[in-house]
Amino acid sequence: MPRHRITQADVATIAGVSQATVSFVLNDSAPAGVRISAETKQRVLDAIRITGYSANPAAQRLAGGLTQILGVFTYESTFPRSGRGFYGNFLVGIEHAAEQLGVDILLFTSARVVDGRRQLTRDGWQRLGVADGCLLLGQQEDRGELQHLLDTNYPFVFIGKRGSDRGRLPYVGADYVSATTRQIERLVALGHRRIGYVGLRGTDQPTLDRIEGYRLGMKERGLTARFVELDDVGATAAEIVDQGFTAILVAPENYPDELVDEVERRGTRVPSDLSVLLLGQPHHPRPGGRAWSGFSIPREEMGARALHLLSRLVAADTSRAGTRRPQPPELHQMLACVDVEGSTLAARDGADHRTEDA
Amino acid sequence: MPRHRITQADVATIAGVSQATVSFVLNDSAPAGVRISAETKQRVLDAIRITGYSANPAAQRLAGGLTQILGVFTYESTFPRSGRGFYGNFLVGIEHAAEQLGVDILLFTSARVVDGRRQLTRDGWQRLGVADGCLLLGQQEDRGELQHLLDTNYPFVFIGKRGSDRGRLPYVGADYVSATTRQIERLVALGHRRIGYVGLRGTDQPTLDRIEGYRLGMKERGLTARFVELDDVGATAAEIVDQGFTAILVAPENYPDELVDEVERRGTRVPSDLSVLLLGQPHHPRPGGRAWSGFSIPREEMGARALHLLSRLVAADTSRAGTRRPQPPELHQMLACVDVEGSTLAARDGADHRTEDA
DNA sequence: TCAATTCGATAATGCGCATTATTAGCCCAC
DNA sequence: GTGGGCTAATAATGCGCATTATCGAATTGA
Repeated sequence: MPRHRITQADVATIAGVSQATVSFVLNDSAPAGVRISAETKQRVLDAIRITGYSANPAAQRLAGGLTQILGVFTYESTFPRSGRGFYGNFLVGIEHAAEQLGVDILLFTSARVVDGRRQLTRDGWQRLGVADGCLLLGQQEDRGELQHLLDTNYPFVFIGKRGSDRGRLPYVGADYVSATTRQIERLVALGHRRIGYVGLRGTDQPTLDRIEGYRLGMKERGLTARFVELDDVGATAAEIVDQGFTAILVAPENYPDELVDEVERRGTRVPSDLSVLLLGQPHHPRPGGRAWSGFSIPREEMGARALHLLSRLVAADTSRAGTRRPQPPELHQMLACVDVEGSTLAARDGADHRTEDA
Repeated sequence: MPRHRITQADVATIAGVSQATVSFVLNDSAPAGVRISAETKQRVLDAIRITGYSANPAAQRLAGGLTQILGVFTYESTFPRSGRGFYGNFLVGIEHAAEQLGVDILLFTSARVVDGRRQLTRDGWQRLGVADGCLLLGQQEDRGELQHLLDTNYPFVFIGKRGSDRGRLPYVGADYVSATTRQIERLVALGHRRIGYVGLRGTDQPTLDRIEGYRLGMKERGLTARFVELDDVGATAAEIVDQGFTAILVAPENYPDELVDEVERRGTRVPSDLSVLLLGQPHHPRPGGRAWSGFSIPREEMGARALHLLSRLVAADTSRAGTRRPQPPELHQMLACVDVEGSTLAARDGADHRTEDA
């Protein structure tokens, strides 16, 4: 019952000073005209040590300070889809950055999931407040919610490029376009000409960018872009074999393991007959599965950079009018993807494939 | 400058009522003797909708409520060691449980890392307060810190069995002992007799339990326990081959991939000549690496169960003396590990191995 | 010697909310 | 017509901290 957390007032009593004095000592601040003697300061510090006092963050926050907590909100619930693989790597980077910055990370897991996506509204809003700012990840953002964020001037940063609302939404993204183009360079350098793109067309930014990168890369080399877009893995595999590709680019969400299994069942060996480049890390890596060639998204770095950006936004946001505002941070950051060696890329064997038409 | 979050007072003004009334409507509570008419209630709700009001959690917490935030503190920094693999799976379970419970998760990433482990003291304490309770994971707990936790009656739960301080420390652990014993049953059933244990002896609970399980299992079958404990992978492999084991149990932190590579380089095939059972998931899984047989720790479930337990502790902790206390939760929970099929286990081929002496 | 200044601190206030105590009006019974 | 009970709300308080305004005593300066 008498569980009463020790407060500054308690410390003050023990040290024989006022609560305000304790606060001053703790914050090591001397608001114009306030002086604390070394001796008094020591007494307060002793009292703090003896009592094991620790500040109540809620009170700190309420009294106008920052919580040193940064939030992470994921639109898609982590579970139905890709287990942890997807957000996990971002989180690693985020945690790392958090450690550097000396802040805590609040995962907004409480927002109810509706139609497979978390709602930032209602309950969601209530919770955001504890954090000084928030990282947003996931594709399914909602216009209304975004508008509200902007209206309230709440600091936030997206992980993943945002096409809409140019310039207003801060984000840290991965450069899918040039990474995809680069894969074509790799293939061409190994003698490939007939290069297909396998994947469903979505309206999500990564997909759009991959396709743009593919188009661009093929065009630059004077090659013809060919898309394979089917639901069924078997049918897709058949189509790939039919088309006589010597190499394909595959989006990672398209079950590349199953796909290649099917292709190989049809007598086409990977990579000797067909090189397969994965446009990102596999979503559902199999235990003991393939080592994919292609590129990987620098998720950890993205997470880290995003948190740093957010931190700067928070700082900029709270800097008083009087103080010299720090240089406004760069709102949009694009990170390069890194090529992955893997074992699904080989030189074109040259002989028995359909000649390229371009 | 005038960024002024909307407060209950604002809402009250708009609705033409008092702040208290807004609070009552929001909490849907009618503290003995307080009545709100349906009409008034509606006006308040309208005002809330119009303004987009959301409560300030810091204020809520300060005013005596719970934040619905549960903390997660990891002693070892995630990075130097095993990347994310280690804590990640726990986190998945924790998140899942958090979703069910409708709480947010606070990762205490701010505590400075000293000698490779996070300090819960000083800064650490300051931060704990926002959360209603806290999950602790990692081996390197500090006695003093624990004592403080107990003293302050702050709700917490360990992930991982705790041997010390019997009975006082709530935890959710994995049953390494019987899982290890069970592996021996598996091996014996396949004709193995000469079964070695490979791994450094540590004083951490998992290691102690694995060794106990091994001893127990071998004893039950009347077999002789043999330990291989070397730093060098090559030397360890040589020793394994020398000893003529037909099967070994390997702790996952002992680089099983490298070990088996070395063993096979010496002409011993896995699993035909030597079965290898991993006592837990690999710490550093190789891309395209082996599918290990053995058992796996139900990390996700552990995380989930731990959070549920914590949640109950928090509830028990804050239930008023007047209200009927709920049944006190079971402070110690041991979860069974699940056997993994994998591809490193085979029946003993029977012929050319040293006969077992037992 | 007396005002002016500096030193060393305290009292008071407010952050936004939950909660307790209090009030104001009204209807009914005696 | 007056006290009791009911309805429908408001006023007031405190949570623990940061911050601002204020104050008393000691030390100067002339």
